[in-house]
Amino acid sequence: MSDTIRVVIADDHPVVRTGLRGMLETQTDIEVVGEAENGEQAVILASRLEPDVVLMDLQMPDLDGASATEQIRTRLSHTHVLVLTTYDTDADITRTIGAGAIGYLLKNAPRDDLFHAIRAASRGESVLAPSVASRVIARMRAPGHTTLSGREIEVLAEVADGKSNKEIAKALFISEATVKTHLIHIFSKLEVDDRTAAVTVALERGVLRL
Amino acid sequence: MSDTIRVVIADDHPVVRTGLRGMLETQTDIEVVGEAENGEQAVILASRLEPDVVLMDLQMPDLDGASATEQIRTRLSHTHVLVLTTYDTDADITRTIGAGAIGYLLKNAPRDDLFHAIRAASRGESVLAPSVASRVIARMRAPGHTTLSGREIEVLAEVADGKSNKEIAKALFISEATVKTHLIHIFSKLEVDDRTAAVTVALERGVLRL
DNA sequence: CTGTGAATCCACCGATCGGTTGATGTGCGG
DNA sequence: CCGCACATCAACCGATCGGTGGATTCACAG
Repeated sequence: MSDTIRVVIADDHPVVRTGLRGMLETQTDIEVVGEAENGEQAVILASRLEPDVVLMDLQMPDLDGASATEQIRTRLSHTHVLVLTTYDTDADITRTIGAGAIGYLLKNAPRDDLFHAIRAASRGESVLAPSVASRVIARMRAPGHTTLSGREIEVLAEVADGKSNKEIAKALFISEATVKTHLIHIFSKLEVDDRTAAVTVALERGVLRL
Repeated sequence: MSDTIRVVIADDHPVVRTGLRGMLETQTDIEVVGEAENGEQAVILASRLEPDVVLMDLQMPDLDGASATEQIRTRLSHTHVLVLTTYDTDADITRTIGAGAIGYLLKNAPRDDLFHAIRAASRGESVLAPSVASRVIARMRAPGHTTLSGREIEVLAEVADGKSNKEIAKALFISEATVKTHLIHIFSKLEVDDRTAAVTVALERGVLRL
């Protein structure tokens, strides 16, 4: 069964797909069996080809990498998803690990690291880039206090758009009082004391995206 | 003289370098003569090899793409720099064009666009990605109104830190009234009507940095 | 079953913010 | 020399925000 490791590449940049294919072709035990340029294609391809490993970018059109990872993991137990992206923000990491990714590598990783990671992923072993690993550990050390609830993130996103509490209330179909309650919780979790600082901190930590 | 177009690749991601090299090798009139993984190396390599075109990424360690572009342009009049990056923020575009880049492409560009751009760049012709071109035109159309004054940017940076007008006044050694005046100007220039939206818009446009 | 956390809501208050109007000085370019 | 943009300040007002102190529902885990 472990003849060659069958890999599907999912990345919206043609350059990156070509680069990965070129690198992986140098390895005799790794075979690229398909390429997807968005999350949707990745899910379809993975379902059809049932590869050992999917190399998944995160920022992609149509369906982002995290969602695609989730769908693949629920459909195919054999296929492992190895995230390969540019950024190591907290939000990206937690989302993708939560979605069932087995590893998280950065695109500036040396080629040998990439090969090792693919082989490990094919065996069901976890691989994290060093910077990612340290973030995960830091996350474990800190209690659950730094994580905003889903609703809180929604509220904060509206705040980032510059909306007033009243507008946010209207947009989210809740009362203005509730918006304020959420905001106070957000402030204390983010250790700030006004909405503007909350937005920048959330942006820094990758909780929000522009 | 126009035997083959000699190209140097400058990108910190091994994957991208491999991908570009793989793509360019399929073209008989283009030859990759060197690879740099940061801005410093790019400048040194370009000086030594005097290529026709440098494919330049922007976010790189040690020396960023814009600065490297500037140094190359001041040293070598023959070598044209073609920026190839992921983002099309206003700040990046203006910086690199100002630094002397002849073109600005995005990494998700189709391969043929890339080939055309390299050939055009080697002839000294400008090439802009469609999204970039429209931004440049929009920039031209709008008078000087989109540019914040130095003082206004300072104020906005304090706002982004979550400071109150009073704190900003103290930090910048001006009165609170002045802070408010600056803010009103900022709001109208950025076409928003509160401080939080001003921060996110400024971040989007690259006026501010995290 | 009970407790905890998330999400929802209400009322109140003081502080701050956003916007207006109007004014002064300075430096640069036509 | 005159105008314009920039930077500075003042006083004012209504709207909004931040914070407090509650309260209810619901789901989920212990």
